[in-house]
Amino acid sequence: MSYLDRMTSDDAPVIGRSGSYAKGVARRREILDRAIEVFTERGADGTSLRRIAQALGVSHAALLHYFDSREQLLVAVYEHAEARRDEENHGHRPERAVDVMVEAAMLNVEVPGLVQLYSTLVAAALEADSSASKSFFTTRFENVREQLTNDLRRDQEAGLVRDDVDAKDVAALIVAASDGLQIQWLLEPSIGLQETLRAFSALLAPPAAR
Amino acid sequence: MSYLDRMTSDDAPVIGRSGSYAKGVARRREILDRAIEVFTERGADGTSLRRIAQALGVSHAALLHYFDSREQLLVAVYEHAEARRDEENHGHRPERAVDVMVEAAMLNVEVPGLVQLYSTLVAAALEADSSASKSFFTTRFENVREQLTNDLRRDQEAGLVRDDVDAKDVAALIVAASDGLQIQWLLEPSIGLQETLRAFSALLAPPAAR
DNA sequence: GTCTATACGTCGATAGAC
DNA sequence: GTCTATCGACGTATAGAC
Repeated sequence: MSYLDRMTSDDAPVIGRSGSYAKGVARRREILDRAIEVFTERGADGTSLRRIAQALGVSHAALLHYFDSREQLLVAVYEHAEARRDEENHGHRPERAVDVMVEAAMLNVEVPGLVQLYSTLVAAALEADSSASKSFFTTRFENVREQLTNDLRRDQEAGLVRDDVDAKDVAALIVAASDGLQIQWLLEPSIGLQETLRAFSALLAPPAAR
Repeated sequence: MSYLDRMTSDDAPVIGRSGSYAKGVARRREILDRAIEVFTERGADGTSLRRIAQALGVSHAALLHYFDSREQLLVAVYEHAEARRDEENHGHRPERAVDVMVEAAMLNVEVPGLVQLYSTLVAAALEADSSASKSFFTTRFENVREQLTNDLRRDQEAGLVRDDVDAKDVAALIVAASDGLQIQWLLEPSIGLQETLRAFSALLAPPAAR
């Protein structure tokens, strides 16, 4: 079950009733596809409900039938774009967990507007106590850190990563460094995203490998 | 000359004319002081020109005599809050450059709303080609990285930091890790900001110290 | 220089008709 | 499911009082 199948409680179509469920899912996907295009072209500020609706040929109120709010729509757009990024790159996985993040960052930065959307949503997540973005990023960070921690522990046991640092701390650092560097790179591409991330990777090499 | 003395070209008071310059600066400071309070209480979304103006007892249009736009005002608020943070902490400087950033992050996170304001402005900086935030963060990142690079080179020569990594890369990584971790910590304080940043610090220790 | 008053266009969100 | 109509609030701009 993908995120596309998630509907809000009050407008979720009944499954099995003349295909209305699949239709709702398809409509959601159409909206998200157009929305990411609008976002890429005009940025976060230019991506109002009215503009997305215009691109679809409907009124802006129609969009709120599929998403509770603009913010929730933007979160869905991010998930959608991220999933597409991964589909297009069903390639090889690097040996070490660190390098998985390095490659993900490189891919991220190639999708126009994706980092910008990410930053916009992170800022929104730090807003009021309850927002659509807040729960999304809280669980997202949690999941990514946990996955990464496990992979790092495995790498440490295999002697691929130095074991004198806590895997949990390193996991949080990798996520932070990756996120932060993508922003710095967008503002100043001359810093060299790949080289810098590889430097981080080098810091994690076990003493024997040096 | 501090950032408070910077005025936009068309409304800059003439220096030496019956103290109007100092008055303008004082008024700016009043506005910024109230604005940071509003921001702390209500967040970025709740910090409209009208609300700041209300807190000052003036109309919202009055604020635009001191700042060209809301975004420029918010940038000034961030600079102001950051300067205050540094004033209150004219304390000791750690031996290594890395640990300067560790302490700065700890202080940042203690000022309510500061990280949120930072995130908001970063998101704005990634927006259109020309925004008040964009030039601010571009030069800010540049300056911080340059200062940090020099300090790191010094530490490397002194044998305090391992010298098998490029100081330039490490500088960008430190900024990225610090920024990224502050966000993760705000969403999940249990990750332990200080411990995690110290883990990064440990990765930079020279082989001899291990 | 400082500020008020006012207006313009846009926004997210909601209510109710079809 | 989608529409229109409408609401309150927003950033910005301008004209003019003092």
